[in-house]
Amino acid sequence: MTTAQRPTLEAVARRAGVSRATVSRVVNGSTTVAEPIRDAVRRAVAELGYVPNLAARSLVTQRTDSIALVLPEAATRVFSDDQVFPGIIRGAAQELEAADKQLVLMLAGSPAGHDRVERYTTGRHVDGVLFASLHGEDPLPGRLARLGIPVVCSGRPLDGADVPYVDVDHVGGVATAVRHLLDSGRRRIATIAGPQDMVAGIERLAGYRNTVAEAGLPELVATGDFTRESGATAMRQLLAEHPDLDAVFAASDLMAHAALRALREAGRRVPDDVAVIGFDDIETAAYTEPPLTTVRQPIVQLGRQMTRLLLRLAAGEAIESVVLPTELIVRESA
Amino acid sequence: MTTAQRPTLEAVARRAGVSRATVSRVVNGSTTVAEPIRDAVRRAVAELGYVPNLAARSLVTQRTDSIALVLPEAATRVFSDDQVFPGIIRGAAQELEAADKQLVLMLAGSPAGHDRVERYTTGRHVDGVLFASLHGEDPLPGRLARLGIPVVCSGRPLDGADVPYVDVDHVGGVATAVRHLLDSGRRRIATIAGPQDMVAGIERLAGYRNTVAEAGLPELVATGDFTRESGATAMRQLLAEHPDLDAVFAASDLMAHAALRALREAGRRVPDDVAVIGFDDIETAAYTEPPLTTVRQPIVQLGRQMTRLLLRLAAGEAIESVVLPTELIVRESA
DNA sequence: TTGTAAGCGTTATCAC
DNA sequence: GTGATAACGCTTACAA
Repeated sequence: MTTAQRPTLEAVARRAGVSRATVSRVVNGSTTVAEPIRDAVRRAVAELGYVPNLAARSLVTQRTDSIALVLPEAATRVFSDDQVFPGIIRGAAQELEAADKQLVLMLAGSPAGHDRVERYTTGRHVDGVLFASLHGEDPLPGRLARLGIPVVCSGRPLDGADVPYVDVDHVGGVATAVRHLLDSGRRRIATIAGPQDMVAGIERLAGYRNTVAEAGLPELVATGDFTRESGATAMRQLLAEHPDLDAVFAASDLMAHAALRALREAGRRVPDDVAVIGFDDIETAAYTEPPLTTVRQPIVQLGRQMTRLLLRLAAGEAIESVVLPTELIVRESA
Repeated sequence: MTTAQRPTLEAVARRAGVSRATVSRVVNGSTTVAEPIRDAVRRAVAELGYVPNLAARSLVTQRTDSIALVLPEAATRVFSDDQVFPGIIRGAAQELEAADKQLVLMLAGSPAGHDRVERYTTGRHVDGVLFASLHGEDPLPGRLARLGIPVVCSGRPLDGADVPYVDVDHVGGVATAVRHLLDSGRRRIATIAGPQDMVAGIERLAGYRNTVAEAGLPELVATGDFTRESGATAMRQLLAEHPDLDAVFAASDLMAHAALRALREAGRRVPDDVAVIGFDDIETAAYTEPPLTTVRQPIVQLGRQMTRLLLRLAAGEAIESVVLPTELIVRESA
């Protein structure tokens, strides 16, 4: 295993018969280099297989050309099959590829992980930080922002910090879903809410409350944590407390999926006896029994948009938070 | 937005009244520093909020303390809900957290992305590279390995390159599944194979072939690409060509899921008329109708094991490829 | 045990 | 247009 000495700027310069400075200019695309010299340098670069040392570059430019994506990794939930995090990762990766920057992934589940994220990001080892759906009132985004580190969150920060964010229109999406239920004559509409320490959970519940209140109907609420398991429990609870319910809006497709099964086990037919609507539009939604009507959120777009904002922020531009639209996908469950 | 000058070693040294070298020693945990001095330095570090500049450190140590995870991102497949890539990411992240190293994620879908990965990794911007399930005979892992860059693949490289890998026991897992079908009296056992340009696809088909041949039964094969869509198509094709089939082994849970629906649409009952077994044990498998019997592969473990090997390789140790066991999870579909 | 000093490979500011 | 040269912040012989 030969530790092939990597060629440096110096080596390229010697080979091309020019100075280091000139090679640097060519490599960085400066236009002030004479045609023939530029060609000579390019040839030398190719012949030697020169690749710039990013550490050296970072040291002087104070840029790292990489950004961090911080995921909460709430134990099992993250990377279950709800596709939210993979979607964000994918969107971010696409956008960064275009900008030729790197994606550093950090899971901040444990307190130790959280510290690690703080050290790493405050240490300016990245040009900016993306936070994916936080739990509770995490002070980190606000803290980083105050230190002048570019930060963008997915969803409005719960601690009220003035940090730019990208989110989807939870309230509007849920309102559309509940109205769809109302339009089809449902009058005992329940909800399986998401965790109330996350924006997505809070806002989807708010959307439900607004809409049933407007219609003069009662609130029938049970709370889960977006997982199937919690959805099953919540559905059974709702059935026990409100046996006459005729519709359920679940704040995630996973919970809706479990609700579908719980309803079947309880002898209710979907949608005849009870209509069900979910939120997310994960791939599985089209394959449940019956196929799930759901509110689609543009999750890859979310990742892309967050990244685009972050890059602009890092470039010194002023940016504004963005809310992306949702869309009701009608299948057979409602 | 004040560009808060970050404190350097120099600043800490001045504050603690020692030399830069001593601070460096303390920061890097050298034991040859006198107790009181160490304390003084630690205090200065804390007071100033000093965080080492990794670029500067890399420049001199020639290490980056980060490793790349390369994902193929075959269009839609990656980050669909098969949880394979998220699982690998998660395992890698866990293991790297323990080692206090960073995870750089690279999607290498397009040819441009592929080039980008090559430039970046050959440029020694990472201490090692993890490749997740390659398509076809990608020459990159072998090329990097020959350059002396630590590389570990998930699955044996198809181009025969001598690169260490971690894989799961596809053949054994499938054999167990098919024998389970045989034991329950099935005799017309079909398979929906995975893509034949991926190890997972190839080996799972081989496992099926071996086992039905041993039993003296005919091969009934249709091929998909691990997605639900392809699974549905394959299932319909199998039903058309072999209407008397009484069991199906699908090389992925997604394809098995689609097969379940296709069978129902064709009026076959599962498992009464046709038994179905999948591969993966994704979360959805427990929620299909009926719940899916499947071969579980330890996907997070795969990510962890790959990472552990890579770190040892980067540390100069000799390592051996590893094959992880699979397990048949019996539910109701077979 | 601690300090001095020489790089690590770039970019950027000057002169020329 | 091109070339010296001084940083950038750190680690690590080597000296003391």
